[in-house]
Amino acid sequence: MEDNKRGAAAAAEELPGGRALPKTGKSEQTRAVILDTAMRLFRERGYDKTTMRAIATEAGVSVGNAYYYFESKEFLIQGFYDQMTHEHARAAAVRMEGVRDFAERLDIALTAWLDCAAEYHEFAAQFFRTAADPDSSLSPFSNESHPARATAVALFRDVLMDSDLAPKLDAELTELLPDLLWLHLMVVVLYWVFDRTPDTARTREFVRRSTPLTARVIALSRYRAFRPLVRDAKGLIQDFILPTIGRTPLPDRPTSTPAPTSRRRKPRKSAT
Amino acid sequence: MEDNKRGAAAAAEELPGGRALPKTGKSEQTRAVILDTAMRLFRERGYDKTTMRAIATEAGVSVGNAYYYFESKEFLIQGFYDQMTHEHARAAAVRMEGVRDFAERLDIALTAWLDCAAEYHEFAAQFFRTAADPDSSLSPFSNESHPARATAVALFRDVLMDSDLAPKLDAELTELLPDLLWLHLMVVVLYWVFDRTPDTARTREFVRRSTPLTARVIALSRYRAFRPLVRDAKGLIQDFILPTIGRTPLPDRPTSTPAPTSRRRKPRKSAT
DNA sequence: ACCGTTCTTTGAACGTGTTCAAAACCTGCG
DNA sequence: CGCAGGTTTTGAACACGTTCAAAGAACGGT
Repeated sequence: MEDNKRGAAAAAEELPGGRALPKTGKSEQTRAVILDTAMRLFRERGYDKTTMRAIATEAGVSVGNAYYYFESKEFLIQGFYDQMTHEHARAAAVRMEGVRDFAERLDIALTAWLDCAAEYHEFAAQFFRTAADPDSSLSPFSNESHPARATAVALFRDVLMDSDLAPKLDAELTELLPDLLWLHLMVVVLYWVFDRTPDTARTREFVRRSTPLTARVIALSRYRAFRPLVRDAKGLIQDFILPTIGRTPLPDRPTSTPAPTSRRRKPRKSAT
Repeated sequence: MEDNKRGAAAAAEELPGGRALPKTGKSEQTRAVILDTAMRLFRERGYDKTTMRAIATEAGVSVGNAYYYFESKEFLIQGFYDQMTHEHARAAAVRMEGVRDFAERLDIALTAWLDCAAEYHEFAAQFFRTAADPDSSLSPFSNESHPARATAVALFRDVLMDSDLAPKLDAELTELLPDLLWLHLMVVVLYWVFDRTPDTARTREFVRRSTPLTARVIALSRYRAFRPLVRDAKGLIQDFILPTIGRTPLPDRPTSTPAPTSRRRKPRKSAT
């Protein structure tokens, strides 16, 4: 990491959002103007067609000023993502009210995301592209302190906990599932990004069909016959998936299954 | 699609690789020199640090000439990907010889990929970033005519068909699995891209632990109790996953399960 | 009121990917 | 050879993201 792509240009250490919290409330307004202008232009013209010069001009500031508040053009996306995540959490909570069926709650939560993100479809493709870059601090996978993800995971915890399924599951699974459901959302997002049908109808249908299946798999996991399978799957997820996305679940349990299916040495050929 | 990002600049229609096949063998040599130089520089300095001017200079041509053969810098990646895919298929086939156990064959195939890609780890992150862009014709997901994917899927067909698991599965599943195993590879690639451990040891361990699980799930799918679950999962994959990556599996069967779990209308709120 | 310090703003300048009109080269034909 | 048609090559020019030294504003202490 000796030659960082962006080496903390300003004194920005607080948020990955671009800069530290300013003291005066004045500059926060400038920041907001720039962000709002950028979002509008992204919506209107798309990400690539919107130049930093255009954003600055439309916002009534200089281009350098935009870079004072946002480390790069990509960091403007972060602003969008944070904003949308909160909007999604609110919308989903409202729509789920009263619904107990787990599959239906999950469906509502995912569909709510599609609705929130709808008008940014074109532009969000660019966002996803950025998310796939491990060097970018915007990536929801690699950046552990991504605040938006915590919000999203909390939403899925609610999806589960207020459903009829929650009391039937053991504690461990309850601990794991919110993150897994968030991964489910990531899969849906991936599908959505590539979806070109009007109103992303295909993705909506995909959600409608996949959620009952997810619910069924989770419900099945309680049965005796799957214990070994479920146990191994849980281990895999705990040891390899969750740490990657910045979680250390079940801290009271010291790395179970030390040598999983040991001995099974393969002839590791030496290149060429 | 009225304002294409890159509108077929030259008379390039043949390959997505950048240009049509030239008549003389001479220019093909120039093309090869440019590609090889680019790959070398990518390896040495990484993608971002390698400028088109540097590639051109090192290759002994002008920068415009590089653009005559490759529509953009990203298209140079395509060359890398095609090359590596074939290398992987060859290496995996050799290593699998004689091995019958499915989990082990899968492990070998995936690990072979990690070995082939090892020296491009840094640079391939950039490739993955490109792959996540639905507008890019390099994306293995959206671009249906991606020749490299056919090669990769064929490899996984071999992984399955020459294993002890193949005769125990029904025809439908046999049809689906190669593509699904390719998706498994895509997941591993995603994991690998974000993996920063030396020699990507973590990804290797992830493969070692996940392949037996995959094998177990597939084996389980034969049992009576899962029939409905497996049937729905198959339907979902056939209708929503495979078409997206450019496949039309089981063409003899006319869209089974027309209305899956019908009626379950949710109060679809009208925006705001 | 004056100064020092920090926060904010500016816009010219730089490096990079990409484009394009023109030149150079080639090849077959009279 | 001379010339017409194509293919290949050139490098200056352009647009954009980003940087930076310097200027301006705000504010606290004396």
